[in-house]
Amino acid sequence: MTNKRLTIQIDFRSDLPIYTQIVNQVQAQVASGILKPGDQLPTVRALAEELRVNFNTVARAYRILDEERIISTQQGRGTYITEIPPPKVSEKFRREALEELTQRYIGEAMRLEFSKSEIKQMVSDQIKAWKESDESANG
Amino acid sequence: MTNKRLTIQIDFRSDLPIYTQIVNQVQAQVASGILKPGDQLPTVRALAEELRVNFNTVARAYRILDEERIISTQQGRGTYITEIPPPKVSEKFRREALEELTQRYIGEAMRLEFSKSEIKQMVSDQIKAWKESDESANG
DNA sequence: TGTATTATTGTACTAATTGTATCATTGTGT
DNA sequence: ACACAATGATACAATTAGTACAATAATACA
Repeated sequence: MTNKRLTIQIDFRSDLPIYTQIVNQVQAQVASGILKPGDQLPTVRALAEELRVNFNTVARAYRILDEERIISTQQGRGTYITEIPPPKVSEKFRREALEELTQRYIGEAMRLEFSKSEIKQMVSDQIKAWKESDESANG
Repeated sequence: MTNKRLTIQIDFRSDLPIYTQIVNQVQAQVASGILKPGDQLPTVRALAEELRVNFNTVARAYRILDEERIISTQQGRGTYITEIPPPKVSEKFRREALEELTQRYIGEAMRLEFSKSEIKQMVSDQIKAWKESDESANG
């Protein structure tokens, strides 16, 4: 369990800077329990290579997360999820993460000139058709 | 596909201001599909040098296109064509775009361990709360 | 066991690239 | 001369990349 694969998806066209996207997604995964206390995150260089960004960009994200006490970075050792997640990482925050994700989705759908009812219908349909068997990536 | 060469022809004797000519030609190339969503435009300085104009003139054109939601500019990163498809694209293509967008959204939400009902509820709530104030940005 | 060496990891500082904001200059029409 | 719009010049801010460094761990070797 030392090294679980951190799944981060970067949208290089997003309005959000890359380092913000990393922060948000780590926050969300900690909040939702995907990342648990003690889990080691990839090294700044490893994650940077995977995301094809400069390792300083990852380091910046890690520094922000460190300041928020969500992770603990130690020079020469690595980066870990803190043992006592701050109250910020809570159900409230978990909900905020989904809100942000949802707003981004709706915004993009709206720009595609879909109506509200069309969007809701599509979400409903796609959720119904969603295959949970894809969750085999869980460890 | 990072940098396709943007062909803009400026007529310095035209009645139209340079920035208007840039706006018009980008609009036309987006409408005709020459420029596609996600394409990165030249930097304000690069295009300015190519056209032998001041980069603020290009920046002005980009700002207008940004306000029209045709492009998205991000300080420190660059300028991209937004995900608005040209109106002439078929309904089928439009629907496929929404499907893909929706699946990606649901996938991310599921990865954060939100339940199907939570997701549907959130979409419903956020759509209800969605601000139409975007429409007031028309000028 | 102890110590030197090397590798790995995060940090700090700086540079480069990008768009933004503000004001000055130029040109045109009245 | 004046008013206004278009363009240019300059300084700024945000993001990302480059380079060198420091702390820790792992290894080699006496």
